[in-house]
Amino acid sequence: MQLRMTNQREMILKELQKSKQHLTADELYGRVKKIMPRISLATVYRNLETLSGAGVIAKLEISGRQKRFDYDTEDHDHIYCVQCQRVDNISLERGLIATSSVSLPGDYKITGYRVEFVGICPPCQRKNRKAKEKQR
Amino acid sequence: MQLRMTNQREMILKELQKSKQHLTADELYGRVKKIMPRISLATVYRNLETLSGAGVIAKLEISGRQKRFDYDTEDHDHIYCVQCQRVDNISLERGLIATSSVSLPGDYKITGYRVEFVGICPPCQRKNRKAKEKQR
DNA sequence: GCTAGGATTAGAAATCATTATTAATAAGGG
DNA sequence: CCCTTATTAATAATGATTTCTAATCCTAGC
Repeated sequence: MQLRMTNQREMILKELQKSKQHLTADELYGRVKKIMPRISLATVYRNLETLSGAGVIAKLEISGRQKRFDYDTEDHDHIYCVQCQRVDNISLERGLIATSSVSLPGDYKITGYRVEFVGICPPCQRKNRKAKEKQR
Repeated sequence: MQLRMTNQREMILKELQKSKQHLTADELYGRVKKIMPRISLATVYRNLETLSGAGVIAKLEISGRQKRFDYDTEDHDHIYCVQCQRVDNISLERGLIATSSVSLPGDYKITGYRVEFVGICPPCQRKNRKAKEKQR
């Protein structure tokens, strides 16, 4: 990996890793801006693109409007909360889905697959319970 | 399902079903416009939203790309071509992924999952072979 | 049939996420 | 140091989708 580490690039990467979350570009922009107030959102986008291109981080193509970025590039899947959009990692036995168990149309050349669970995260469940209690 | 069927709504639904494909809003707009030239793209979006809300069709969400709409609401998964973005159905044994085989963080309340294969569709493969031949 | 009132529409403008442009700045390498 | 190239901030542009608004269409109730 011959990737020049500029100050901005390094800060973006560090903040993403530090967060241990799956942040969107503008969430990350918000965090980095606290330290480098003059950084531009376009710089964040550009560097997330560069970093994911180099395989240092992963770009998640998951339901929802915005892309999220993952500091963990190991092979794993995700679950996301339909209510607050937060994304968490799940570990699913790799190889669970064998190509043999799938009927494909035509002769697609498969390059990968992605499993995405959908649900309601614990914080949102608590929020909902509280809201329900208040209702009565 | 108490869903008023306006002319536009009916035409949008019919064209989607007729296509037997997974169309984007503006692809569908293009088709419907041939029959109703004065229809608005906003109407297409609004009605696709209404129809998928009522469960008549399904909205396919993949981050960062245009949403596509599926005339088939049966439980099934998809494969999409990284090259031309086309989406096809796949049938994957339901129940293949048991919740038991998944480690979840915290106590997510799971409402569903989605499996998405990625690959290169037959037409794109042919295109690539031809391009390669020309190269020599 | 006629009409009030809500739903739906076309068309345009607004919004949101992302990417491209541009001119200025920084950073290596000789 | 100077030259070349990469990178940046700021801004404009883009593409997909949503919202707004005034006009039109339905549908009951009379």
